[in-house]
Amino acid sequence: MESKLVVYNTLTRKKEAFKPIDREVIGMYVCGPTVYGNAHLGHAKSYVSFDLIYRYLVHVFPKVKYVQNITDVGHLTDDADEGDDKIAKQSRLEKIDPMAVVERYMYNYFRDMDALNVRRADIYPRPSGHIPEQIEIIENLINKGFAYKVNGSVYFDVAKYDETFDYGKLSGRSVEEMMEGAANRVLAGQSEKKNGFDFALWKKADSSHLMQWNSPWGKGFPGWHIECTVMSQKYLGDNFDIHGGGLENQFPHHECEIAQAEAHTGKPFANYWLHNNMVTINGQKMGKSLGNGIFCAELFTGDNFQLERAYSPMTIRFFILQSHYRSTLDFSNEALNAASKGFDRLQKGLDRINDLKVSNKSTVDISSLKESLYHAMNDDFNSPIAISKLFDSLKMIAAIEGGNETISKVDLVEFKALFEVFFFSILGLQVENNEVVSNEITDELMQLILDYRKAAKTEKNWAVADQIRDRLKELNISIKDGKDGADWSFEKKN
RNA sequence: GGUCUCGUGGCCGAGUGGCUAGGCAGUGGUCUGCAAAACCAUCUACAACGGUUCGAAUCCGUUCGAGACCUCCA
Repeated sequence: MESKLVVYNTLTRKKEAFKPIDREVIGMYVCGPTVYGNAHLGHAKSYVSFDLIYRYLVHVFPKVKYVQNITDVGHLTDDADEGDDKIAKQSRLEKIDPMAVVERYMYNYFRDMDALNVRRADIYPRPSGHIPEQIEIIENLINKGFAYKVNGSVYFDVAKYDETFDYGKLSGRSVEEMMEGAANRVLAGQSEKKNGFDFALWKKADSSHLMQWNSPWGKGFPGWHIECTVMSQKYLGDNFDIHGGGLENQFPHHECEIAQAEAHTGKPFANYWLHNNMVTINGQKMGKSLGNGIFCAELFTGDNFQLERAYSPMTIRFFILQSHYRSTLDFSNEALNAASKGFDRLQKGLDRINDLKVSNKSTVDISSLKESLYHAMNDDFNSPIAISKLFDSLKMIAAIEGGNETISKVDLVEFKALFEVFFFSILGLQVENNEVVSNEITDELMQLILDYRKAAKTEKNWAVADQIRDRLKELNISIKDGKDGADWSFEKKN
């Protein structure tokens, strides 16, 4: 299929035709988590969004090389002072090694993302494993005059960079504006820097600092922007296709990445910058200080004061995909319940397609359905529209079931394939049947019970028939009477 | 204070200069012994005020409101 993919590029603030550098291999780098805590709803939105993007690119292009960092070092709790990084802080809290913190939360992250059916990236590089590479680039930046050393730390000289490059092009800022802005703000602890907006490439560490490495400037640790520059370029080349991340990282993190990379190589960095939007909870920002954060694991178990019940991973995923990745997503129990029911109905479409009867000719139009689905995804990965088209196709299924429309064998094959490709491969949804264990014995037992109930019904003994149904319901088994007898299934809990 | 984004019906959430988004909930039906499921039909919109236009919820301006970033955060 010819790609007419259009993506919203933060760099230009408009939708652009996506033109890969190399049609055979697309390079994509997405800022990953700093693993010092459990994965939360924000992570879910972010990485499900980029998973959708990744899956669609994989669907359209021959090969996609997907790199996502797992940050295990270097992010200070406060860039301005001499404080710990977040991982070191957590390691003191938990009284375990910093790298044990990293291991614990990295696996927590993978566990939750796996549950959400987020496909793994090809490479998950970690900054602690790329210290020599980071030092190398910092040295080059010093040699080129874009960085300066102060007391064992190294800072990036933003004003110098801005003379030949354009600092602020991604976030729509200018150095002049930031000068003015800085005048209105009292910034503490930045006496080492030439300017307040300069940022650390390497920070000197004192002996109490848990994570530190040798460098040409003494013992220290890398700054919190350099890792992404180094690791993206190492695995994808100096200039690559897509760089993604959360909107909140647009400035300063991504801006600094660009500055470092382009100062280092003199070449453009990523061609397309994609940013996903944030989660709000009942209209409010989700944040630690507000105390309204929800971890993924809590969503799956319902164990959080803001949750009325547990929501399955696929409900969460479907909920996220029902809004556009660049929109904020408002979380509430009501919205989650709506997503849960909607997803359930969509999921049932898979079976209903299999049961459709074919006719000699079609009165339905599969090719226009196909076109509308691809059109939606080609328009900056518009999953909500794609999902709405799948719901529309449910109406078509109902019409065929009811005999008001017909479908040919060829069209049915095409329709089934189309529905399944979008459901499973592109949207990355999975069937959740919650079937405890359906085996021969349960099947036989249920048949036995249903036979007795059928006998009761034949005698119009409704009391017994209803009692059987009610008692089974207490066991989470639901009975549905149809024209061809009764069906039973384990009830979906989520 | 600076930069930027957004305000859609009961809830969530797309889109757009003129044609039903979709989901959930509600209401009325079909089916059913009843129920559930399913299906059909249907009610609530485009923050406010100006302007441009044959026509704007969609473009422009103002006001009000919300949010993001400027400090760690997906």
